[in-house]
Amino acid sequence: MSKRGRPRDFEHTSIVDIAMKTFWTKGYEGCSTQDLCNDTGLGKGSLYNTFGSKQELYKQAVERYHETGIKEQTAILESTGSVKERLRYFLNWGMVEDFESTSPKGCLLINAGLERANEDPIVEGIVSRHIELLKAAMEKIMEEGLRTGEIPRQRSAVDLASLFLSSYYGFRVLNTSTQNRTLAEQIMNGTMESIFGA
Amino acid sequence: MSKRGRPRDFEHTSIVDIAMKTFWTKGYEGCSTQDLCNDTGLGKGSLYNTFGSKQELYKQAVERYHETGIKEQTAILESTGSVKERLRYFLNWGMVEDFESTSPKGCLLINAGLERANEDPIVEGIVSRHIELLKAAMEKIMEEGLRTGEIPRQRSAVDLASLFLSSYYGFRVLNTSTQNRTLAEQIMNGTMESIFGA
DNA sequence: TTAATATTGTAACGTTCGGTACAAAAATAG
DNA sequence: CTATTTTTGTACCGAACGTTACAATATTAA
Repeated sequence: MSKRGRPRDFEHTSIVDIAMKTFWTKGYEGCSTQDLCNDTGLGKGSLYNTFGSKQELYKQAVERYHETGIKEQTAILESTGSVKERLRYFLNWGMVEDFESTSPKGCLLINAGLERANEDPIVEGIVSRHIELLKAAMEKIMEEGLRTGEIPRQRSAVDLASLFLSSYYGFRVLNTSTQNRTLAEQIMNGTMESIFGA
Repeated sequence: MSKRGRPRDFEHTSIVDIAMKTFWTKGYEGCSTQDLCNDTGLGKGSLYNTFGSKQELYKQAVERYHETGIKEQTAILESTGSVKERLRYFLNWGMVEDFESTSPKGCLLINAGLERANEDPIVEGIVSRHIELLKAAMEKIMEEGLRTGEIPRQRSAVDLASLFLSSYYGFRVLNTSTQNRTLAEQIMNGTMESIFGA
């Protein structure tokens, strides 16, 4: 027994997906509600009836980006293969996002963290949660590497994960800002070397 | 013999300095020309007579940020003290900018790189130039550390500098986005340890 | 002093902003 | 069927957007 009244003729998640890419490309302040209507195909009536405000739609877009992103990232870190292979693949995945993505270039979560975390505590919460989860997954794989001896010289998994986390985010920022592939390769090499030794 | 006509009653660089902070706080899209007039004390006539457009003022603001920033940064990297002390001080300087700055929090150059580098080739150029100069200064100090033996195990200065560069920018982004001091300390430790050994 | 010139503050320009009002449309419940 | 409910597209709201126009102002050159 479904609800009374005219049914919606769109999928909530599909709209959030599209809006996510619009915000990702143009930023929060840089895109208008009209842009969102154009890209999603919704009229303002539907858009405001469903989401209430631009800010609320943005939060849902960032939340969705976080959810799909953390799944992809942990899947890579927990996949088969050596620790070294998985970490290199992780960086490579980020590099594809920055240089070859059919989605917008760069990382929406970074943009949201810098543009909106200070203005919107909920956005801040999503970003912080994502980083905590990602860091935890990194600590796990570092522990594995230390246990098996793949990572030489005892250092704490927390320190290793913190380094890899920061280097990863710097990598993404530098890639997006400069589109410099040579630098990207050097960062990948420098990061891998710092963990696995010369 | 000065020019004919009514003289300006403001200093060009002072205005750029103020505008820099306004853009830094609110972002390019997030601040209006009225915001810039309010903060600088200039009327729209003067502002447009002097700079021509919001975009042009933004470029000058980013350029000025770059100039003052690269001086500060290279001064730290080239100061007296051990390589380790200088690198730790460099990270600490960034941390102060992110947590305790009386200026706006975070780094305008990162914001500019992410928000405007894709839209404005001149901004892209400033950001890329800054990063190249900073990386060169980092390579120099890494060479010194390798030469004196302060940095153990031979790795290339380029790889070391690339790692430090990316970790530094990730550090800044994570600090600004999450305001998490514990994480910041862990990143500092992880980064220093990865260069100087356990 | 007067002519020329540059800067100033203010008042607008047309456009776009985020958001709302509301009637037409499309479904279910009875 | 009719009544009710929900979504839809469109027209519109006042405010703010980046930018321009321009007369008043303040200076120097002659």
